[in-house]
Amino acid sequence: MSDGVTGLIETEVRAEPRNGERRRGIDRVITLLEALLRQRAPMRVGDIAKMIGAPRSTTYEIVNSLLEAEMLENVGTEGYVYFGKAMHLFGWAYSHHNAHYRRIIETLDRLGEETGETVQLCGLRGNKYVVLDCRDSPGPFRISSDVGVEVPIPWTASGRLLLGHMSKQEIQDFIPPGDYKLPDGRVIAPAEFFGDVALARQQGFSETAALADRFTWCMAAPIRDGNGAINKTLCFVLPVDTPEARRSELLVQLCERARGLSLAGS
Amino acid sequence: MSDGVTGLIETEVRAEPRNGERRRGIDRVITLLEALLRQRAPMRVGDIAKMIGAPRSTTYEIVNSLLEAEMLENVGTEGYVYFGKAMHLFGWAYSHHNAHYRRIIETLDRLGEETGETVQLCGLRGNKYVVLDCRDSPGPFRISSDVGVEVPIPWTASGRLLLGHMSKQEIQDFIPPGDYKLPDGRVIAPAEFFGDVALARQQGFSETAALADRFTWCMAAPIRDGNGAINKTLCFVLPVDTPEARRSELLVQLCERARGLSLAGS
DNA sequence: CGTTATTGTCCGATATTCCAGACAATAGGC
DNA sequence: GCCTATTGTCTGGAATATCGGACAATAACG
Repeated sequence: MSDGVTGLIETEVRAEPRNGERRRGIDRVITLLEALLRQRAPMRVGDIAKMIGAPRSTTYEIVNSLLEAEMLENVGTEGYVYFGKAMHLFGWAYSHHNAHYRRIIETLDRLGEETGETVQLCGLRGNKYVVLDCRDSPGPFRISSDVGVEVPIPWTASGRLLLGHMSKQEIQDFIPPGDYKLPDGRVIAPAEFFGDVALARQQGFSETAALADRFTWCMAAPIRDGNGAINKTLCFVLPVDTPEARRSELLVQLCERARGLSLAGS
Repeated sequence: MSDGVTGLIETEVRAEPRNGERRRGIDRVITLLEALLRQRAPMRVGDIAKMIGAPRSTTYEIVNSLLEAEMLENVGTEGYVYFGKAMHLFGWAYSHHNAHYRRIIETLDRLGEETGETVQLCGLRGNKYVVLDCRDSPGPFRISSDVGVEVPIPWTASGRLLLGHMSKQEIQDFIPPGDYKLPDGRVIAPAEFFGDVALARQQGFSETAALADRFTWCMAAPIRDGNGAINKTLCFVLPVDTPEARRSELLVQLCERARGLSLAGS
């Protein structure tokens, strides 16, 4: 489990734990599933209850319902639960319901095979960046962050592209202030970041070197939807010492493929 | 979309629509997601309400909550919703949380590539058979049923293996009587089916020719978990006129790979 | 342009869900 | 063996989520 970007797990989830407040079952379910996604490992009911700030009795009730629906599954010797088969099926349905997504996955496969590099499909989830799918390089060099883990947008090359439609003001309102702080303590000046976003928009691609961690060179190219908006990107994660010649070759390929997947202007 | 096995979509979902009864939000959510999976296409809120037998106002409320959590997503011009990004992430987490599943997927990939045939990973979901993942043959011959669609167990080769741990009586209680009726109207005698199950258990594989539809020859091999139980199968879907020599060659490969993936007795 | 169906939103009331807390049963820790 | 922490289950009561139905706004039809 790549500990670089992934490592930081906060214990609190997001909710305002205003005491004495009663919450809907649906909201509990949503919070629970998101907590499980963050944890990225089977959890015990008691710990889930603590993590989402719900009464134990309620948590048991909900977990049992979800177990019955196979949205959760018992795993390991005893007491641990994690996502279940139904989730797999729902997720599969999501990613195959349109021909476009299927084409993207095929391209991801091919790109990974042909280049032997780590390739990712990225997008936004709320005001965070997430990896939607990836093909890891077969070599010993394996640095991709896990699918589904939320990462601050300014840490990533793709993030600079995905904000291309926003004004400086909108970006300012959108990004939580703390997200400009990198894992090693450095802080990206917002003004610089706005410049990066503008540059990415102008160039039609974005690169970052040794940003979120010291070892990677990332390059991202936009996939545009029918309206020309960018809501997904294709992205290489390379060793930072990859020679320039190789990098520019890969960049060209990446941009070509991403353009081929875009729906507008074709 | 392969219409053979998939085509039959009932409108009712499963619930007993005892009138005047009030239902929990959680249960509504579960029913809703299952309905969407059955439909296998974006739906409008009104139709969802009808399909799951919920009041419109309630359905709107729930759908909006799920939209906000990105468990559902607006799709198309207006009013249609389908599974959302969060589902994809949950499902991805499910299928990658253990090394065993990852190994299975790799084998599926390799088997599909090497043979060029349609390969499936199958399992049970309640008392139905479902395809969990598949690699479609690249040729014009593409007959696999869709991932996640529930199919009566007696229609399938894998089903015969997956019931291997049950007694005749247990099987009888487990399979809904209507499930012995094939799509073309023929009916499988339960006694014959019990025999098939026993044979599959004894042989360690199962084959069906032109059963669920006239064009396919299916062969399935068991993947055993740590206790020796069969809860997944690997399975080829071949054109029914595949020569015997080729078939037996594939069968050997399939059984080898499946045994390699089994956790017990290795 | 009426007539009929739909869609999305809002409201008040009541049937119910969610919560707090108690309970027995294990499982350590020392 | 005593003390503490945990797990899974149950219960009664009160806060509230679900429901039926009304509403305006479109849309579909002839």
